[in-house]
Amino acid sequence: MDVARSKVSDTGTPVACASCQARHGVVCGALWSGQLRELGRQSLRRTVDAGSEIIAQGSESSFYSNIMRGVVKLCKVMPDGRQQIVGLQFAPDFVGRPFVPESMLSAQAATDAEICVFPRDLLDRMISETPKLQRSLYDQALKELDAAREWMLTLGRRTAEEKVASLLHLIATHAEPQTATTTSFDLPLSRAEIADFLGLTIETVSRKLTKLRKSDVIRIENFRHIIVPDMDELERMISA
Amino acid sequence: MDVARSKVSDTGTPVACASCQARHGVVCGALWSGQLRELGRQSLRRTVDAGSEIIAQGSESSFYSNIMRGVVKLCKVMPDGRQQIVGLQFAPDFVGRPFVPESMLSAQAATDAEICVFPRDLLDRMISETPKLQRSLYDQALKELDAAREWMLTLGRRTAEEKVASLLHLIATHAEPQTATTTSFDLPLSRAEIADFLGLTIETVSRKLTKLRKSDVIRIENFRHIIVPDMDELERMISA
DNA sequence: CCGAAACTTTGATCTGGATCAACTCGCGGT
DNA sequence: ACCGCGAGTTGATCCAGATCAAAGTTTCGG
Repeated sequence: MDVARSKVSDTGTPVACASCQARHGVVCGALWSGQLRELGRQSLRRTVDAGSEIIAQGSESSFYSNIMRGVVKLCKVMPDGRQQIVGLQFAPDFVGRPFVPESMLSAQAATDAEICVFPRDLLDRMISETPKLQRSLYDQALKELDAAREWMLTLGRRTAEEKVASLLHLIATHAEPQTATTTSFDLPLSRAEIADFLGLTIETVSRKLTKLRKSDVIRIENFRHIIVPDMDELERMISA
Repeated sequence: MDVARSKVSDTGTPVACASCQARHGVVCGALWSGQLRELGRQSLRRTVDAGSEIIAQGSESSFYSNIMRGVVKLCKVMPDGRQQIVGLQFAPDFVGRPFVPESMLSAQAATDAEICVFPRDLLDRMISETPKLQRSLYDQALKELDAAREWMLTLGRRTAEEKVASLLHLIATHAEPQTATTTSFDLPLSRAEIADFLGLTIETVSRKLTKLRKSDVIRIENFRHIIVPDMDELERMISA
């Protein structure tokens, strides 16, 4: 599904992005009401199914978005088909690469998601005119950079088992803890996607997940649901 | 060598950072003259030897810098000693993590370098007050993020040979081409550092470099100097 | 100029994770 | 209820890159 095209093909009135501010979306939260009204007029709330593409790698996208609900994966694909997920984004993150028209990576919904879509030229202009917005996006970029570098350590120097534990830790971090130590969550990624995030194969991911289950670090229900009885235990697996 | 301490121990007058602007340093290039004079008063030009640490991982650094000459490596170390270089920075890049006092990575001079050092509190204030400066740093952060994600693909999905070719390509990109296709440069990294950048061992780096030499993709003089007769050839090794 | 330490290369062997190959499970459609 | 299919697991084998070991090469202090 091409979100950019969908705006054109939609015949109804564009839906104002009124709830962005309430949800503290990275973009809307930084705007004053006049700008917000203008952005609302130009923007469109969309529900995207898991697996559908929001931005295609190598394409010129004229839209940015805010994630309102769900998980978006950022992915790079090589000509021969090898691929690497280079980031996961959660609500209320901003999705897009300001100031560069052609996207060097694809953004796809990992789960069903709701996003707020708006024109890139409008936002690029707003960034330059609104230091508060620029700061908000700068802050997100710095956080993404921290995360990317942490993940480079994982990709380059951790073992397969540590990689899988790192992924579980990353996702657990974005789910609220049930108790002080216990956390449970649904994996937003399939085994194949986990493999592409960790630089492993499906089989290795499956084996290491089984190993973590058998050593009681996690419980797995229905493939997708993970229960971590003791987050400290999981964290111990990651470093030394 | 601790740059932060060096300012305190220096007894002479701080050297104004007048040449930053001329060199289009990321920070100084975005300031108006009054701010530049203030920054010059508070800043210090320093020569750092290859291998010396500019910022230590886990420490609270009260300084940022601009690279004026040389190469700086950003490195993450695990408690058990495994380490990963997560970025290389060249003049006139800015070095530091705005808005977070404790550094989650170390910055070390990879080659002898000249840097312009200035207090973090002053610069954090200037960023908030100067949209042009914020924009300049935001642009650099976005570029670093692009580079980090490209490198994640390299770490996760490329073979050892492709990794070594990717490194040569990255460094060649920062040296001016001698002719349309030929490029030559000095490696700013030892074999051990290359290994830590690529998530490999020293031995594998050495073997793959030898292989590239024997297949005439590169020539190597004195371990450190690389000649790439045909950059297109090198690029072909990276993708498919 | 000499010698030691650090860095690099090369060779032999080992192993973690990839690859190839069944098999199982759960789910949606008829 | 049955079938068919995609997703996940498990087992057997293979291999790219790690590890262990031993030479070169370069640099630099004395």
